[in-house]
Amino acid sequence: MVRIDGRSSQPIYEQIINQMKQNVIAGYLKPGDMIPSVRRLALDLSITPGTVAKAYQELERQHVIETLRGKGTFITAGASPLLAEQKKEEAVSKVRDGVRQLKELGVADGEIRSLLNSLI
Amino acid sequence: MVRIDGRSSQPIYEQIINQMKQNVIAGYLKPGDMIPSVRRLALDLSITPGTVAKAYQELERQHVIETLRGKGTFITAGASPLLAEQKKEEAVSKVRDGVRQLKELGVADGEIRSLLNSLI
Amino acid sequence: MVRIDGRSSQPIYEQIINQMKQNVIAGYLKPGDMIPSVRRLALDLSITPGTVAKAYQELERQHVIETLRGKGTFITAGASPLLAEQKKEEAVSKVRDGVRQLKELGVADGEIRSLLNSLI
Amino acid sequence: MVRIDGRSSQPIYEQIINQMKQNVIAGYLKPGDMIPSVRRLALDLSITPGTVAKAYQELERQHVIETLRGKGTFITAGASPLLAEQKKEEAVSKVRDGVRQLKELGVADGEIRSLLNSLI
DNA sequence: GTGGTCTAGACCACG
DNA sequence: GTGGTCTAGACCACT
Repeated sequence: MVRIDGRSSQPIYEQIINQMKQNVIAGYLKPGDMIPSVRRLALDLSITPGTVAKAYQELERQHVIETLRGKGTFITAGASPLLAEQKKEEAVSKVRDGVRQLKELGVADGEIRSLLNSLI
Repeated sequence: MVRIDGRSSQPIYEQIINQMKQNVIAGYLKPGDMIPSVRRLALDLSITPGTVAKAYQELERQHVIETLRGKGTFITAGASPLLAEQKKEEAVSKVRDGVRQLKELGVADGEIRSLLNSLI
Repeated sequence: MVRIDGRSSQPIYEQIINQMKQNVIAGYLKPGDMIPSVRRLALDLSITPGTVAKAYQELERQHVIETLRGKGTFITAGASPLLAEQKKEEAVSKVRDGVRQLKELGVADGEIRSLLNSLI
Repeated sequence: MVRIDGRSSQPIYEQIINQMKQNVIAGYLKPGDMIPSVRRLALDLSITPGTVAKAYQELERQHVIETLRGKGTFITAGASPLLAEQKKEEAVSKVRDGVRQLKELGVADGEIRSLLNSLI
């Protein structure tokens, strides 16, 4: 469900955050589902519980998960549409940004147009 | 010619690298032009010379500038087309990446198409 | 009679304590009334008996309820006025505290006065 | 500037957060001021740097401080009015809450009124 | 020097 | 069992 790339420069806790979100968006995790406990995931990934805890706390701050004391940690009700919307915003900015850069570089509109058409 | 944002999470030396490249692509700096000495630029930006030196080393490694001992540091002959090509590649990947993400999120082709059309 | 919010950061046993007291103050529970057994309430709330027991122990320690072995658990004779007085003290401190903070923040007496008047 | 109460049940990092904010509100810390480094404050308070770091990260997330990489950590420009407004909101809710509780307890309006008047 | 990240433990309250 | 907090170190990139 979560896989860590130890060679990545991206902090482990960020990798966990992103992959958890991805799992929700992809539908592998649904609202109400329980996710592995801090200790369990730490064991699975061979990392320390503190790192997992940091990821979980950030996910909770972003209302993606919620913890029920003593019971475990769960995907929140609104997580799925929330994340999908965020990811879409991200992707749109990326495209917008790329096109803006191409224009700044003086690439002809015709070339940009054919690039875009080839991608749809 | 170069402006630093101390609040940005992007390292200062990277900001220098990118802005130098941008200056070349935009034509503000042409092959053969001399750029400020490490100490001069450090003074202008109120940062330590080490940070500027790190940026210059990386630019030299990428064959964007070259140092002639005792004379100064200069934009290399081939810098301009080289950088333009690199930046274009970057921008194209960005667009490609964004579109790929939108598709993965299940955004309808029609919506993607109208987004792209609105950007050209 | 008692409703638990599993999402609250307030421990469940504290929620039980407060709601029991509230029920007494509001008159829903009167001195001499029997309250549900530990097991019964635990079943109703879908929580473990230990949590209910912890709440009952604390309520007993505060002389709000008393257990008659073999008969059940009951609201004590003096519970009602005792709790009303405690809650009133709490509320008064809250107001006093808030006003003190507003003064410390330099809020004008006039503004404080109009705030208070709007609340009566 | 910051004093820790080891006997308090409030987490140390929260104590640091609150006292830093208080220092800003009180004017002991002004926008642009540098605050002690993570290691320095940890030494002063005889706690571990991790605990200080956690407090600083939360303060940064709340836009009270900002870090300039390699240089240190500073009070942000807008911190002072931001915090004053937050604290005022807090105090007002406290008063409102207390008054609401008094009414729920059936305290006579006249008594509430004289309490409030005694506080102004 | 600075903060950011991580490890490998520990103790606590809660359920 | 759960997560929250803390300790006492370490390494890293950046300045």
